[in-house]
Amino acid sequence: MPATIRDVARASGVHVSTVSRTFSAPHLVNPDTRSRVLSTAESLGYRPNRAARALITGRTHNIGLIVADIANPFFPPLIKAAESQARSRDYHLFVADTNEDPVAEEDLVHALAKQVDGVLLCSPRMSNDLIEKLRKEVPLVVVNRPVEGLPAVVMDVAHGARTAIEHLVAHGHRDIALLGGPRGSWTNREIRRSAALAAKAAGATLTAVGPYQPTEAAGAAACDAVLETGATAVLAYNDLMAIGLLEGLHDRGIRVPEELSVVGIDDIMLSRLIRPKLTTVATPTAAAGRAAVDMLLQHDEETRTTALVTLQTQLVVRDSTGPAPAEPRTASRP
Amino acid sequence: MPATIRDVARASGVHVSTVSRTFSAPHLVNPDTRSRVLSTAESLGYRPNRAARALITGRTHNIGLIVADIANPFFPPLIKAAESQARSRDYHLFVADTNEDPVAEEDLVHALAKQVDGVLLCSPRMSNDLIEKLRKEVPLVVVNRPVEGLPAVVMDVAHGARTAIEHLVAHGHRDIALLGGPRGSWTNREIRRSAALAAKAAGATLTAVGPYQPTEAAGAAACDAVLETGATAVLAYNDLMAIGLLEGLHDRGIRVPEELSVVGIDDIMLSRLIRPKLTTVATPTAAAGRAAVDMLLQHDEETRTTALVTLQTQLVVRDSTGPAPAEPRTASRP
DNA sequence: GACAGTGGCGCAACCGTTTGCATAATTGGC
DNA sequence: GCCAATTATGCAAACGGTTGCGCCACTGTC
Repeated sequence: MPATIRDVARASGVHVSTVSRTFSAPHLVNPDTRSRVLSTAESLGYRPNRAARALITGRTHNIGLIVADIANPFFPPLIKAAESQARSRDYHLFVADTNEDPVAEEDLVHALAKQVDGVLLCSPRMSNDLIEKLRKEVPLVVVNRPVEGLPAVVMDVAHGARTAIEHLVAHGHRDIALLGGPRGSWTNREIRRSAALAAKAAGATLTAVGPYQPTEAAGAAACDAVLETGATAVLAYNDLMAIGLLEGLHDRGIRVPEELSVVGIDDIMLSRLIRPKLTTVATPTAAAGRAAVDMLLQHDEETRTTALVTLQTQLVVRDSTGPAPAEPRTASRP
Repeated sequence: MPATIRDVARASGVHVSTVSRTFSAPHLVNPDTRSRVLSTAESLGYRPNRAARALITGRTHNIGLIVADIANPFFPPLIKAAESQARSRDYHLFVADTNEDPVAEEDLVHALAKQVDGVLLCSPRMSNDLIEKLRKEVPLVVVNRPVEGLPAVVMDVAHGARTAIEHLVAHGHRDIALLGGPRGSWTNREIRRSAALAAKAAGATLTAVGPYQPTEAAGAAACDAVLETGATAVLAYNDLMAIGLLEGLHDRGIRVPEELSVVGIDDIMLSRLIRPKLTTVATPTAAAGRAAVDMLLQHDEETRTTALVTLQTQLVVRDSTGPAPAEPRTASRP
């Protein structure tokens, strides 16, 4: 039903190759012919079929972006930034959601492989081995996990976790809990490692609980486990969990930050809206989205550079942290 | 570089058509041959190229979903639901974000047209005329706007707005403000119409302010305009604006709901997390996502049915609404 | 006025699949 | 053991484009 290149050729009395060149290499066709072709194309409502074009050129001008959970407020800013960066280079971005399921992750890479010029894997839950296999099917850029020999962009959460711990220690906290994120998350391991180091260096104890899903519900559910550590402060894997924790604490009548200080990571929009406003480690998500697209496109056009881009994080102090309570809080109260 | 159907054919000593049938019509090929082909395909890492297949079958098994702003928390649940519904029918969902830009909206439909079997247009900002034109390029299903002769799924926000007004009136409010959403939004017109009707029926006055962008920032910015109406209660276009408004009120020291009652629409996750918890009209976004996918796929497979699906909304009363203050609040205070 | 250079265009092969049709091999009925 | 029906496979033409190559005017040069 829609007009094809042949329809346009017939209607304008030229060969299909001329029509093709009119669109993909205009300088090769006589201006008169060109404008004639363009106007008949216009009147027929013709548009080149990108999929057919991709078949022979090998370039789809599409980018895939795979994300564990679109509903996690961490991702939308990253997605938007990637979108606009891609669009500015005449690429389109296809976003897919895996529901935190590693199997769906793999399926999606396969499905996207031939329809895109590359895939951005955001916070992948799959194993490194699998990533190694998949990279043979389609160019990959990984976000939030460094992978040997693959272009990747990560946030310096180690630095963020360290400054968060130091901030707490400076407020007199000596017993700190770490609310752990999902298994398989590189970021989670990184936070844990760095926080432990920083705590040790400062003579504080760090008790980890988890793993949990990186959701608000999981944060609320982890409330008792956190309280049982006897900590006076807690660093959460991300803001969503921190906010869930805040909810749980509120329900139990525990005041923040007077009785317990809470620090999140990510600085999602929500963190400014809840009360108390959340102290958190801001991660440059938009920059990450842009950088990932840039790496993919450059990697794709020139020699395969496999750099690792590390973006800086920054502690944002708000109202959920304060001095350690003079009296240690009595462990758990039902 | 990746294996093609010809590689598999050569390696397993059969014609390409046999390989093709092994994948797309297995019952037509001898079990022995089939397993031989499958195993060589496996060892070569062959996967059918969906784009090439689409070229001849005319079906891509992809669905496009166009959304004004992925970062608006209203959409992610809808997207996730559409995704999983699509996946369960062996389709993939491609999500694109327009940044609230009607021009980008049109571009995206064109770009997606040949790569998908249909497009879900969510809360489109473009004109009905344009939609009429675009529907010739690709099957369309519209969400959150009814379009003559096109399958659409809408929420019954009229009912929601009415119950919200009735709820406020029942609490003694007589002067109600309506915080308007973006120009071009059908939902906005619908809310306005229905709220005005309900207010009139109840003998209350309704003062509209706006239009505004449907964001938290716009809600906060609209704070003074809302206060100037002298209303004791306000119904906002959506939760995001209501939350922004709450922020603004908090900054101005105006207590909610004691001095001013606030009702939102959508029931996004955030609305349960802020304080006071937001009274709001819940819209069945996940159901809308599923319904839209269903309509597209059915519309696509059988005779073109152009139904309009209307989903019910429901008022959720929380803590941001209460009795009208005895003394009318003194209009504005700097 | 012969000739090289060039600009504009057509020809046809190709990208990776699917699919209607033809053909060959197998089966079943009698 | 012959014919019809069935099953399994091959052949080749599509799908909607792109692109290397060759042909045919034209120029401009000497």
